[in-house]
Amino acid sequence: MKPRVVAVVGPTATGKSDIAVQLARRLGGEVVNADAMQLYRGMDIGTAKLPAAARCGVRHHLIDVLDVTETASVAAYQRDARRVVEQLLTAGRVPVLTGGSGLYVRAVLDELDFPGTAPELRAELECELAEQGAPALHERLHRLDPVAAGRILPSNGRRLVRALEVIRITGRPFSAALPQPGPARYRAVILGLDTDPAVLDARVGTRVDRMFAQGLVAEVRDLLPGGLREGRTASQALGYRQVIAALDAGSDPAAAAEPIAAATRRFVRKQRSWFRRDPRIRWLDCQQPDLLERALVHTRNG
RNA sequence: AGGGGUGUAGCUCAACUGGCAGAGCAGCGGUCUCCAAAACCGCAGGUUGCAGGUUCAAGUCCUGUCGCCCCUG
Repeated sequence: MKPRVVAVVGPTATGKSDIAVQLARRLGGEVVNADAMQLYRGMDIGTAKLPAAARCGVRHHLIDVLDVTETASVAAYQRDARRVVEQLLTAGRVPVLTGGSGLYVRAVLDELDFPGTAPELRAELECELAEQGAPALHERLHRLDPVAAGRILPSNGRRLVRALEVIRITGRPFSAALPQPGPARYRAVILGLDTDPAVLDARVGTRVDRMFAQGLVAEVRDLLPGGLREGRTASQALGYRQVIAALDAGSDPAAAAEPIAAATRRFVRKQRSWFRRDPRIRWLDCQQPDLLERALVHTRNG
């Protein structure tokens, strides 16, 4: 039986994008991006988007859909991604959900409902955070919702703001916690790519060098007039953040390569710790020569 | 060779006139319901170059020694 949805997850630089294209070709599918930063138009080199030629004619969805000035939203992504997935399923195509943003993948495949947002209210709370500090917000949260306060550390301003925002707009406690991974939506088969950490670290290094060779600095310069620096999400992207900092400091942006590689290695570890606790993932070593065949076996048994 | 400086965690550096060797970064681990390539938390890490001496007590003072840096010949 044909799998409903195939997901490809795992740390960066494991070759998810390539294998996703191959899987889509073999299964008659299309790629649905699950990478928060590849949503942005113009951020190509630094986010390692697959160039058109490497996509082998496979259609890619949810890439290049945001302007760098727009703040990313998991809720909006969830809505869009599910719509695309369902359209593909209706058309008899296999959606290949691919990306390294763990929360985004779960937003599509798990039963997560994100309470709405109120920008003015949030801005107000952020002001209070800046003025009063996180512990003050934590005290307030503790009065309104002791359960949520117990789950959020007094130092985590960002999550405190969100909790207070949700309580205010829903009038209900924000005791939401990530659910234990249950059966995946769309009966998805989730494949995880990873390999020996030392090998991946080395790969990260060469990948960063390649980004500079391909013109990462020029890409950043081109995006600045369009508001990259002001983009709340986009300006924080690995590579972009460091190049912007170097340009602003008047130092040689090429010197940012090492900090970028270090930050990327750290990111790889964070991605591992996120994905490793999801028991649904079937892990594959991305260095194996018959990777595609192994992946296909899982999609058939799924 | 002489003069000056310096040596402390993997790296960069703290430690007032001697008084329990610390921090940032890197490392390892964890949390995660709308900025997630984000935000936050925990842990580990040391014979203070080496050998002596003074002292109740030495990273700190003294002697010697080794390495590195600067200046002068």
